[in-house]
Amino acid sequence: MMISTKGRYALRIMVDLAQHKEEGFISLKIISERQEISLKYLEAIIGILNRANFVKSMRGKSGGYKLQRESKEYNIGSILRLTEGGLVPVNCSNCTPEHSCARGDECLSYPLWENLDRLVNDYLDSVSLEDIVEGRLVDKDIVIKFVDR
Amino acid sequence: MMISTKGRYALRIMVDLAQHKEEGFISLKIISERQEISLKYLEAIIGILNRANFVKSMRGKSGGYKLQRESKEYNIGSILRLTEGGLVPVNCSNCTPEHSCARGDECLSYPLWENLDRLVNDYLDSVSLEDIVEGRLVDKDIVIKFVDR
DNA sequence: CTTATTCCTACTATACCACAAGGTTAGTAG
DNA sequence: CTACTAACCTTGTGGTATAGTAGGAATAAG
Repeated sequence: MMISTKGRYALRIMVDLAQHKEEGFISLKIISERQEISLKYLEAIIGILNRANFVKSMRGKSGGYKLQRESKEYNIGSILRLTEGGLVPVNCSNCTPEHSCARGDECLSYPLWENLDRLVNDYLDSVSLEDIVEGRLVDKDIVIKFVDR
Repeated sequence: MMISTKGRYALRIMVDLAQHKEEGFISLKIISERQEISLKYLEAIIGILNRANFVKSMRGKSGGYKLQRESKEYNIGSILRLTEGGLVPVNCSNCTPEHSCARGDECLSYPLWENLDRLVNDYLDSVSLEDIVEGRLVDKDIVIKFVDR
């Protein structure tokens, strides 16, 4: 279980774009040099971001990319779900909250995966691109609380 | 980013063993039939559990496996870390809390990965095998709280 | 001694990751 | 108008991980 470079690079692209949002369209070449990531790989990744309208593109000379919205309008969860294709899925297709599968044991652990999934997504959705750029994560501790239903 | 079958099957083995702990040593054949998982794959997975002394084994006829400790003594995090080989590592080797890497942008997102890692591990460590078997997860809601340092 | 089981090594097929290569299209500076 | 630049598209590739399979050797019970 880990987060691949795809998602991390996507985040770094977005952070870079957010940091230099005053400079208009920024070419991948610049980002690639600044972030020390292969240009060709970046092309593939920003393609995903672009098709989802997370970034705006401009072709031709002095073209490049810029953020479509304000950096506080992006939450990290959506960026990661887009590029990684979902977070922490346990991929137990025959096992849903409604239709529980034949094996009682598998379904015993189902709530665990569901909780984990919610936890990760909730956290990642609570952090905005702006939070990252402003470095707001460092001065807060994060605790889990359990509440009776 | 996802949890592979290895970790999930390992958990299902442990749950199965916990549910039938009164029955002495339980053979993989039985578990394989009950859980509908290939015997051969199960052998590989329980080998990991066995070498880490999570389970006790008995060879020969009427041999099998049983839990080494009480089910409340196991937390899910340790089972998953063992079989999955670590949870949510971002694998940025050049980027640690002490030695921060050359790229300021990468390190901007580092606190995010660190928080995520802590969050996942804290949650998984807070759940015991007994909690799963007893179905204690369903009647609790889980919330994230942010506390100023 | 037979049978049932763990235990060990090796093999395989598929998929995904992390790129690289090469060319095409579109927009802009001069 | 032309040259250049940069996005965009398709395809390929080496490596690693996943999810198993196969076959056999060691061991203990009956």
